[in-house]
Amino acid sequence: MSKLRILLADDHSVLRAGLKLLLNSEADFSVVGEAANGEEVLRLLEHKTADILLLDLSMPQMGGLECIREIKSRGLAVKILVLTMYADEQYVKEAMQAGAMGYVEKNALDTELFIALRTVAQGHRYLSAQNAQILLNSLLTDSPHEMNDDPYTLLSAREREVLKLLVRGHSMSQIAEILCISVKTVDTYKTRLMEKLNCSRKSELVEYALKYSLLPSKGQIS
Amino acid sequence: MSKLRILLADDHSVLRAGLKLLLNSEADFSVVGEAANGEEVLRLLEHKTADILLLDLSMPQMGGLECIREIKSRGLAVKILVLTMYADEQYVKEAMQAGAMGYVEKNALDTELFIALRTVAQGHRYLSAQNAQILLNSLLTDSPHEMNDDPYTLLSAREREVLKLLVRGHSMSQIAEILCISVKTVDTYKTRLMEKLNCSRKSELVEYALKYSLLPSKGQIS
DNA sequence: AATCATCGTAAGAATTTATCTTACAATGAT
DNA sequence: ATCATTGTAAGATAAATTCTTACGATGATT
Repeated sequence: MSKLRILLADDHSVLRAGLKLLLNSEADFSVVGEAANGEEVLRLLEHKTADILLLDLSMPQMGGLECIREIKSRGLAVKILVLTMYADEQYVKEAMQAGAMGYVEKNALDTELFIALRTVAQGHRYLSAQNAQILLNSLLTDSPHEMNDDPYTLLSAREREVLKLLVRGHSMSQIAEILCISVKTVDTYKTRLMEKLNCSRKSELVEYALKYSLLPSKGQIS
Repeated sequence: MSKLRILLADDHSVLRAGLKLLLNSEADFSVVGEAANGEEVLRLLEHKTADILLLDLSMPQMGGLECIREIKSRGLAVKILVLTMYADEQYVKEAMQAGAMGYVEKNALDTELFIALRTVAQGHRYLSAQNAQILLNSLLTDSPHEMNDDPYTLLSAREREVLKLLVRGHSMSQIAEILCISVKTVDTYKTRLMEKLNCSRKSELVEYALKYSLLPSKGQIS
């Protein structure tokens, strides 16, 4: 039986180096290439064939999701196992819908990664129990006609504006001033926001905003 | 010459596993322990001695910076080398000021990591050229007297707690419930917070919290 | 030892804010 | 042509915040 040819894609060189050793130390794995972003993956796949692509989602240049879609649209046969930090519902769902065969978190045990690799290599999907749950939930919850629950499809522009200001700690009266509208109007938006996002407390709004990166991270206090 | 005893701290189990192999495959390194968060690090350091702690900054439970500060306040001798994703000015600065001996990014080459480890082990600081530049810049830009305006030297523990809850969108009454104290007490903390941080509006508090990463980013809604 | 600043705690009164409800015209979709 | 969504808003009520003042316990400074 020949070894599983694995292609590593992650922008952290240190992780790649370690992972390569880790995988190569298993009898049935062989790392045949490394890439630091999606573009490199595609370039490598033009010359090399690999059985599995072990792919991080967050990479510069070309991210993991985009890479998956490109691989699929080129009809390449390589099987894709996502290895990432985020156990986020949205990510799991998007990755699997884009054509990944499995999803493993970086804080999983190495034995779980091995199992996932072997499972995917055999052509089966692999999801940890938790992720399977998440995905199932997501698929069942969403209305059949592609009802994405992210803020950019669910919320109107004005609502998003208000949400951003709200989670940044502005009071409704401040928001009214900033947007030059009545406090009452702001109140309406907030009420709609709460309804749409199924929140009852403001902290849930903040949590939501955090989840969807509506708050700036360092260096971009816009 | 005995080997360098290294303690790994990162919440990604897969990275730890790989890194362990990578480091152990070098003749002069020996990984003597692993931790998934700051608390585990401290627990391990009670029993084990290590020469170097290779530490990620973003971890759940107790983050890297907090962990560094705790190690220093306990007077532990272990040398700390930060290994992280972010080449952020603020992080580099805070980590080094808190007592780290070096700072390496995860997308550095493994050879750079080795060099950093050996340098730090010998008691010298290690910064990549780029990070050295960043730190220098930061130190020169900041006015000397407002060096200590970060929340961990300026605010009391209780005040920080309240600040965190506040910026996460909790109302004062909710905070009172969470902390099991009177709303009036929370009010006092908030007033002191405002005074100390020179704020008059809550949004300024949020801005401040954002600047000092008091809000969790994805994956660590602690 | 005496003093002073900080910290964790808290209450009353006054005021500001938020909430709930209801409304309506303009779009856009079906 | 109708219905859902969006941007706008007010009145009345309920809730939360702010301002002020306070007090004992530490820890540091003299």
